Amino acid sequence: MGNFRSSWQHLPGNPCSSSARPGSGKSLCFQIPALLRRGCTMVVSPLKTLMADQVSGLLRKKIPATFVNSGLSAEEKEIRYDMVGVNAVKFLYLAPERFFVKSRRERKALAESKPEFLVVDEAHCVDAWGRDFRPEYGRLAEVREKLGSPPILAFTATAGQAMQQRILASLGIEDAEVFVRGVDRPNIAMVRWQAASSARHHEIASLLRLPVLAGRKVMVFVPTARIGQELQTDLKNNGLDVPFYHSKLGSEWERQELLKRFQGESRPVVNHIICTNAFGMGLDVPDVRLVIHWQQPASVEDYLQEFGRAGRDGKQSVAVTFTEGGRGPGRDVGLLRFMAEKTANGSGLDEVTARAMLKQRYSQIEDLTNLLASRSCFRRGIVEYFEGPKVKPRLSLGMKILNWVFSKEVTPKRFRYCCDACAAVDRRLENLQQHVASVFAKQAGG
DNA sequence: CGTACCCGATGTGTT
Repeated sequence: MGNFRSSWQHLPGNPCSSSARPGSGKSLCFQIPALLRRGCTMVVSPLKTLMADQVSGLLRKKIPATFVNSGLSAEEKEIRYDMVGVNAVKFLYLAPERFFVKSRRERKALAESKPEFLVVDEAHCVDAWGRDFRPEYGRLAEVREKLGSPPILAFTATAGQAMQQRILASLGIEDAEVFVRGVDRPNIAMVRWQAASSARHHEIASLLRLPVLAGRKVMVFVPTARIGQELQTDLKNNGLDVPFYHSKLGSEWERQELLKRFQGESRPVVNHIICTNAFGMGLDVPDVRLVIHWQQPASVEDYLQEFGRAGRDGKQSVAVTFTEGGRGPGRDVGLLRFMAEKTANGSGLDEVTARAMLKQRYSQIEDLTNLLASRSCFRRGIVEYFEGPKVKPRLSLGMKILNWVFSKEVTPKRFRYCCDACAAVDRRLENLQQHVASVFAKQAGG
């Protein structure tokens, strides 16, 4: 930390990496150094929609930026590469697959561009997708070398300690500086609730009917399209019309439209939504008051990202996650393992690698299962997963400066409710709906 | 049983 500056200014071959929570200004961390250089900075981005958003954000600030992806004609791509070639663009956004397209012309344009920095945005994708699902995400070390080994800057809001190390290894930068800032979201009340899957439909319907949530935004994460559809049908039979967002819903345009309706940018506005993990990266809706998980997702990282959609405005919010009670892996975990197996088997990896991959996925699933089953403070468990055990660190000068800089932001107030363990919920006295309502009521009462 | 990108052709050689 002490040589934050030197890691990217004086030793350009020595990269650094960072982790941050919403609104902590991680894009400034690469935009500022990039703007101080003459050349172009390449940004690896996982989604076309994300590229478009980021580029239009930069253009609004009068910063020349562009992207190249499959949505463009060959002519348009060429124009954009030419602009990069004459240093008319400061930021070029690309998917990792772009570096491996078959067109020699394009690969040549990329290889000759010699960027000042290679930025990896949403760097958890390197590990989460880089081996079995989108293998090019695991080949960025190669890409960096082809680009003339520029310094790498990698950013994510969600990578636990083990994942941080795997990202660095994949990028070939084990010696990089790692900056980790807080992941705690004190305004989100964390509630685990044991319920058989047959009971979850009703629990969710009752939550959506809570008067305190009327006209407020709620997201319900489900693991599969099938479970989402069943839930949607069931809610409909209960008089609740809740749209369901997943990757196979309608056309690209229809999905975007539903997203805009949830963001309040399109009418009629949608307040409650069912979704798979497709709903999301880069989604920034400030006023989601409740995030419900039908069941645990496949990792603590996924979980942080998903429940973290709640309360980005800093106001009191709640995350409810349904768990299965029994000892040993139940149906929820069985489903996640099955999907992990499917991906590993279909990945084309050799058997030994695929097996190792699968083992690691199992343990990621288990890490979250254990956190959800623990009787001690749930919030602390999550925070420690990302930041390590809580010991007061001796702050280096660099960290002191960073803290000073970021202390000017509005830090969300710590509300009264921490988690179900700290609140010592007594299920004989309270049901889930009363419990959730009480979180908002306490907050209103001060 | 989930998640996304890509949708790629264009010589440079021999006895």
